[in-house]
Amino acid sequence: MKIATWNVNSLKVRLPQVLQWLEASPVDVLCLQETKLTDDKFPVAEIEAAGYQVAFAGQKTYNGVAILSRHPIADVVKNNPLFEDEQQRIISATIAGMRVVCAYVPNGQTVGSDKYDYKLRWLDAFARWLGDELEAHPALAVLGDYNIAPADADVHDPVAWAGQVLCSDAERAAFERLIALDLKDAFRLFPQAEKLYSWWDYRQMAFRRNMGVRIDHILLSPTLASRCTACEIDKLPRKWEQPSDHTPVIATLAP
DNA sequence: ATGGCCTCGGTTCGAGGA
Repeated sequence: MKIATWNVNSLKVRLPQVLQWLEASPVDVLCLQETKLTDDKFPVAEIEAAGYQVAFAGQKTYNGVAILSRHPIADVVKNNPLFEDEQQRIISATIAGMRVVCAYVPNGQTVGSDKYDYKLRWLDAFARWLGDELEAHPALAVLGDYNIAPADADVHDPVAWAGQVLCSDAERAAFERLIALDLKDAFRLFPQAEKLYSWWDYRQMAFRRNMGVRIDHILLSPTLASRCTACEIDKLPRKWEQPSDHTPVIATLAP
């Protein structure tokens, strides 16, 4: 069983890449963020033709999340019931005995801004809700764009990024609060090479220079963490024409 | 160098992303 997350930065633009990637990497579950599509425009037929069921929660222009699955999708819930939010950032469902949460955490723009405050309030409610979800679903996987680099090892230039959005103490504390729920960062369950990232700015030839940050994560409950045998970042789609600025993260789970 | 790029909406620029 392979589960993956990918911020596609517009599914309208990136659908060909998503289909191409799934053909080469036929994961069981793929969580997408920043689909940027209203639900009436979601490419259901193309995704079903590729062998995937789909659940989605979208809006115009911004945000939007989806779960693609080769296995039946049940009990779909949109958003966090503990947090009133017009922005479509969370969708969850039960797949193959596992509760899957797909999340697009707010970016926060700059430390101290209104958007940063919204990010911290959003994360506070997210942690409270995930605590409930863990009690209800021992096999819980939380995949998505967290917009947080948990540690300096996840940042190409920790000095330049120190205290900046994605790296600030309050954001890292919010991430640690999720970890304190007993969720495991699947990527850090295994020895990894240094300087592996999931996002690179479109500017400055950042990808070619590997000026990246690791902000896309797969968090696993203890039950799933004990089944996890690998977690990797697939840089390949970032090398394609007209790429998303994020690239997929994949976790492998034993039966 | 308060930059640089990409997407969207909607028009040829501004907002938002990270």
